Amino acid sequence: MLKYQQIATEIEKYIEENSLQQGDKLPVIEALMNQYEVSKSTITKSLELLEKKGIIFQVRGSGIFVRRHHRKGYISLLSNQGFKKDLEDYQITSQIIDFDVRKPTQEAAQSLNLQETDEVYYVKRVRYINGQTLCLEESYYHKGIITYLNKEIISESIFHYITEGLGLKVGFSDMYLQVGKLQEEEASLLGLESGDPKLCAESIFHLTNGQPFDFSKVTYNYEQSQFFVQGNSHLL
Amino acid sequence: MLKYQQIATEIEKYIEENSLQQGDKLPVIEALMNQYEVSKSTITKSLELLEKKGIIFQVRGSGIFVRRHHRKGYISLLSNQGFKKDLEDYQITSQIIDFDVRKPTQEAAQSLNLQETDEVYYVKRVRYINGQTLCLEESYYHKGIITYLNKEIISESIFHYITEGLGLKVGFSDMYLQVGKLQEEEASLLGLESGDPKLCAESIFHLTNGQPFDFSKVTYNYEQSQFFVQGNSHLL
DNA sequence: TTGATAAATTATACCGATACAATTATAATG
DNA sequence: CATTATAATTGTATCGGTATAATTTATCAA
Repeated sequence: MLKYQQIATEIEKYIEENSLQQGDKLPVIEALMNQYEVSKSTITKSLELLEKKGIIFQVRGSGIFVRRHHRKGYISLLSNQGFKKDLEDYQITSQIIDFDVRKPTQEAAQSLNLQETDEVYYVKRVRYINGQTLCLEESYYHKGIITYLNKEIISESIFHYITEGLGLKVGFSDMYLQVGKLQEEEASLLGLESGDPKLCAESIFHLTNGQPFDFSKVTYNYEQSQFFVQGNSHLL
Repeated sequence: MLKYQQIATEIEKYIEENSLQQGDKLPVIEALMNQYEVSKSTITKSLELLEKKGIIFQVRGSGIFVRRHHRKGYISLLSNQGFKKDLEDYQITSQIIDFDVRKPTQEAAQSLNLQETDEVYYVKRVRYINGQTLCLEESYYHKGIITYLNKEIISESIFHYITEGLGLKVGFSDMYLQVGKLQEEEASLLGLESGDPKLCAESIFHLTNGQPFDFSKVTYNYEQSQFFVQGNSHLL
């Protein structure tokens, strides 16, 4: 693990352990430099990382402060590693509806930079959180990249397999959201009524080298899912 | 404007003008250093910015590449300056339903770090996009920070007034999303049916110094609103 | 041709230093 | 006491450099 990541982790732990609250001040950069015995630039990078994660904010001329803790039980739309409902005291399980090798839909092919004649792993499953249906998930995996899948793997965490088992590195993702009404089939799989609200999320996941390897359409059970996202105006 | 921002803008323009596509390679850092006559660190910061904005991605040992252009017509959930449907050929108007000074709800008070006995500007309006109802918006503005508002201002862009008129600097925001069914009143204001799907977004906007100044609840017309968000796994 | 090995390319981590800008604390002033 | 001017604090921008890790290209051996 890199120095700046390590330090970021330790600062985060420090905030946690001393249960610092919104607006509480952290030691100044100079102090952190001495404490961790690294240069200013390294501390700065650590703080940048913590800022991106929404843990702290910095005010020039003033100091480094802890940001408001966000509400618990929300799914982050930013960290793209599958589900990460905060503090994993949630039990996520899944039931496989469908699993095979097939030709991608036009949409999937385009998202994965494939021809419609190429093949993909197709996985359709319902995911449960503490026994409640959480979502219906249809995924298309680039077979040239995700070279092997089986039922055991897709019953567990596919992302864990991709990173640990295959040694691939997940990079960035694009996600498109829209709200609509549940179709007959979706409703029955989710245990809801046809016409009930749904949140549909289409995601394209890429490796660090930019290759798209997973196109997924997730239909959420509106009763079980809440999301959060941290914005930042210095993007424009 | 700072050097690294300026350069980021120019690189973005370069991509646009030469209509570079997904995966196309940009000049290497060394070349960019020479072209813009700045140090490596400055180029690096420009590229970091473009990466955060989802314009490019970098691969160590390989180069700098342009990222897939995202779909048009989607509202970004990351840049927190009100609405920014891509490429503003959209006409956004609004109708004021309610506007006064009042005590905040408990939720609003807590979000704005106020007592329930403090006062806030309350604004309720329906916003339209090209004539169609886009959303219903209820906002609470910290009266100690947003010291003055009137009907003219809230008919236009409040954020523009806050930054230009009041000279305040918007920093970060927290946003919580959930899906549900429209109430009677919401539906009538949005021109939809009671029980139709809704996406409800609660946001807290802060100044760069960390002060929360705006708590807003936005109920979107599901027929008119699509969203996108760019994730990044090096957040963890 | 294939496959392994080495070299070159290229982004990233880290160091240290100077100048600058925003904020906050202090002192001076009326 | 309030207001203003000044100084100290503190994060940010920029420079420039060395070392490292991932990838690609070139080289060589089988």
